[in-house]
Amino acid sequence: MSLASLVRKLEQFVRLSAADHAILNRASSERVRRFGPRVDIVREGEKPTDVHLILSGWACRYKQLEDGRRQVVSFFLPGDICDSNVFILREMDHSIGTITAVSTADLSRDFFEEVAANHSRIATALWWDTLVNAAIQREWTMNLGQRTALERTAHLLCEIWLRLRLAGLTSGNSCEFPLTQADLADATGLSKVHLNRTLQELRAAGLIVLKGRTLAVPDLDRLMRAGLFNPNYLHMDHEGRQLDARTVDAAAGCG
Amino acid sequence: MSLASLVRKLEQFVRLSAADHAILNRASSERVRRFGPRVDIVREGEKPTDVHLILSGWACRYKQLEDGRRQVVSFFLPGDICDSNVFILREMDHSIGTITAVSTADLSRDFFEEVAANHSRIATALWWDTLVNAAIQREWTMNLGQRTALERTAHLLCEIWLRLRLAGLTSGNSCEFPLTQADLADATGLSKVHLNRTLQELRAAGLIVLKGRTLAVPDLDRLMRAGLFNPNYLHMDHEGRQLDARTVDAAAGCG
DNA sequence: CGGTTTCAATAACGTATGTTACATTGCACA
DNA sequence: TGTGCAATGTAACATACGTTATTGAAACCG
Repeated sequence: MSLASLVRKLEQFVRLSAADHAILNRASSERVRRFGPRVDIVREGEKPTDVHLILSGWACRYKQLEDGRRQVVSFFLPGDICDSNVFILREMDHSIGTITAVSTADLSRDFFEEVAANHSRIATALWWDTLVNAAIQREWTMNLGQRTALERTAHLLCEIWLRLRLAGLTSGNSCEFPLTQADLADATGLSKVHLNRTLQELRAAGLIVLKGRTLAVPDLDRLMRAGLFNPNYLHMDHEGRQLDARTVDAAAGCG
Repeated sequence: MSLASLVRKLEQFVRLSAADHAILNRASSERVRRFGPRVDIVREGEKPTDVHLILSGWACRYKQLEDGRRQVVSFFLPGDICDSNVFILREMDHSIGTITAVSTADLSRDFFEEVAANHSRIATALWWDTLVNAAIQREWTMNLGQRTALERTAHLLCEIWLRLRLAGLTSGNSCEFPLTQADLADATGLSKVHLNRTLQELRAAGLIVLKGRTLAVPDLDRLMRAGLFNPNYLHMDHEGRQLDARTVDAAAGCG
């Protein structure tokens, strides 16, 4: 339960002043809430009031059809902000549910107004975050529309891996991985059975080691090739600084 | 080639002052460009400089894999803004191509700064537009991941229909429709052959009349049911005002 | 601890959608 | 007023993925 992942992410993009740090600290320590695993934080149809910042744990955004078909449309990792300025909208068009136990800080409309008025660097960084999230959603569209089951699954694992690494949540080539096969199936648009087959295939090819709640990626480049993964859409590079794997690791390690 | 569709869209959400109208007018009359049909406006990998406002014509955002597989990830209709503040990013993660002849106005960084500083109502309306576009992208993810070919195609047609209607580009139950079956196939993630089969099925069910470059929707409610279409994600209602079909028509008609 | 639930694995079988190939229509333009 | 190319339509066949069902192994828990 900490602000570290968010600050690290934003500072990757802009340098923040002492005043910037102060307001982020204040915002993320007021109105903290804790949730158990597998519960809804927000339900489709509700009036959005606050923006949720994930301090710890994993969550997901999902939509459901009346007959029960369910699609996970994004994952939230520590440091992720659910939707800057959602409170503009009259009602939610999707639900947000936890995967693990989660703690959040509710960011108020006032916080965003204060940021817009007096913290332009945070405002810029939040725009960058918004644009990256939009790019991720587009990439998911691509993933579901064009990639085969194997490519699709490999691609999703690459994305999660890189986002975790940036948040400082990987160690060496492994990480905690609380998603069940049902979660992965709902995110990739595959049936549970076929997702299982696909994981077996990835394992047999030595591309992943997934057991218990731990994922290891022995050779990220190979997994990326299997998933036709091009990291450009994550926009982890900026201001003319091109990040390779080493610098991303360094960024993830600092703080 | 006009600003009308954008103004109508934004005024659906906020009331704009004379000064607001003035800056929109200025922004959309400077730096106008025209493109032929089937050309790229922006290519993946390029440095984004300006934000494109579509004044007239249809365009799309697409991504491509090395082996040629192509996914259309969104359509742009008149009044659409490609990506508020994209110039924050170092390089584009997708391309934008025209469908028909298109005219655009390039919106500069200065425009957005001016809006943020002195036109808070436009700023709010642009945030709303950004949130709606994000919601549309999520719905496409749902569409590709969970819906069958028939549902998926019907859903896409409903979305385009409602967006066109809001932009004032439908008349009665028909509209111009320049998308080819190849475009629709790339957007729905179906093969051209299967998309064709699916259109035949929609025609046979009397759900659409699609011939030449014209689409008619004899019974929108039935098409919506066929596509399991719930319009909530378009957030066409707001500020406590719940829009039904009639009020949307009225909004589309005014101006 | 023993019972219950969740998650993962595997098999047999079914089908929605993809692929290849070719015919037809329609429209731009010479 | 043909002629050519893009767009649409159709058929035969192939396959990636879905469905249903069953089992075993962990995790949970009263």
